[in-house]
Amino acid sequence: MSTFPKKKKKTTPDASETPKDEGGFFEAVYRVVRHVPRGRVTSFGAVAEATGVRGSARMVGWALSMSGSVTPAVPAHRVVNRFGVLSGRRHFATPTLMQELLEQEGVKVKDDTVVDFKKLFWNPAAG
DNA sequence: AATTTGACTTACT
DNA sequence: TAGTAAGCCAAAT
Repeated sequence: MSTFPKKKKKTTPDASETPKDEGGFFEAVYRVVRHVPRGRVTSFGAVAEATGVRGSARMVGWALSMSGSVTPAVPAHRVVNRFGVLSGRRHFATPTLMQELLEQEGVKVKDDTVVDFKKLFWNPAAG
């Protein structure tokens, strides 16, 4: 980081709303990600929107970070950023695992980026 | 207890 | 057209 605001101002911590987690925001994300068909990929924003939270794409990634601790084994390797880049590859057991998994499913990955991402993109809201 | 960072994205300048 | 700013909510420092 080179250019960024010195003061972060974390708004008001009045987020005590706790809108029915309905099993948890995590499960919601996991459920959507699990809906991603094999050989297909999606983006954080798409999942976030499908979950009901638009703009909280960061939370999706954060939830997926602990996807390795869930039982149904969420295919987090099918979730990439909106550029099709395997941004979360370093969070896997091995930095190459994500690419390996994608290639095993038939998804070509070049330079940590999904080839034909736009073509392989799967919209959870359309599922 | 406060500040920064983070598997991101949209919008404005 | 490109670059900068802000927004998201939670964890880690």
